[in-house]
Amino acid sequence: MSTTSHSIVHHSLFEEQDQMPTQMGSFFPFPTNLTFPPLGCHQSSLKGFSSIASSSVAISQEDSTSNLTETLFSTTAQKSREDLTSSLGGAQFLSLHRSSVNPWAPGEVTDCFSSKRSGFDDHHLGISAMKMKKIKARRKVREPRFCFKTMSDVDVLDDGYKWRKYGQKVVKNTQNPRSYYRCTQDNCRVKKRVERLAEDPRMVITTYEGRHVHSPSNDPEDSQNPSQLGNFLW
DNA sequence: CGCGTTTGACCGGCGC
DNA sequence: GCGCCGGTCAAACGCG
Repeated sequence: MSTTSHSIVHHSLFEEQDQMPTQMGSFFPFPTNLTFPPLGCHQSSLKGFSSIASSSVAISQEDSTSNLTETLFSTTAQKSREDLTSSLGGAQFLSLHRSSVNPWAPGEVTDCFSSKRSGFDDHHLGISAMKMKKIKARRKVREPRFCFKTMSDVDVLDDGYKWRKYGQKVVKNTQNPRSYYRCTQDNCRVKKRVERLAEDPRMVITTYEGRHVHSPSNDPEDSQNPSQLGNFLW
């Protein structure tokens, strides 16, 4: 793993408002030693993050309700969020409450990190609103997603799972290709996308989709003790 | 030989 | 209906 530094801004999406930061520790074990992500990744597996100072994270979960609503929370607005923010080393934190099927449409997670904007928080409010029209129109149910941005020399971070590349695509208005990976484990349908920011090739955006139904391949102890999975997986 | 990557073709959703 | 675009498939290829 490289020793490059990482920079982080958090973007998290929760189904329920009361799941937000005050309860985050219970299912979003951040980040003294950066024990994330909640999706798919083993708590101790993201070896590349040992030196992380910050990162970008976006989470989405499917919602059973049909109405589309969105609530944006500013980290500075509420004490508990301030506490969380400080624990994240000053990283910005944005939570969204949405009631919609398939809140994240293809590409929108990565759109979160477009550096066309100078900052993340207030710009996100406008962009989120603008995107809602598109989101409304998308009905296809998708797996929960988890997205984060890191500054790294390597494209594929070692998250403890074994991935097989099944496609690569150059997406419009970007210079760098997007790579598509699938978990090699049988019956595990977790996928991830990896791409570099066009505006800053040092930044790698990794998007996980789905939940692992097994423990990391390089951690034999966990595979012998499936009861521990609940602590690490969604 | 088995496994992973590459890459062009194909498919389906979406906007016009 | 048509074209664009992102995502996936699968055959060919490379490597250990």
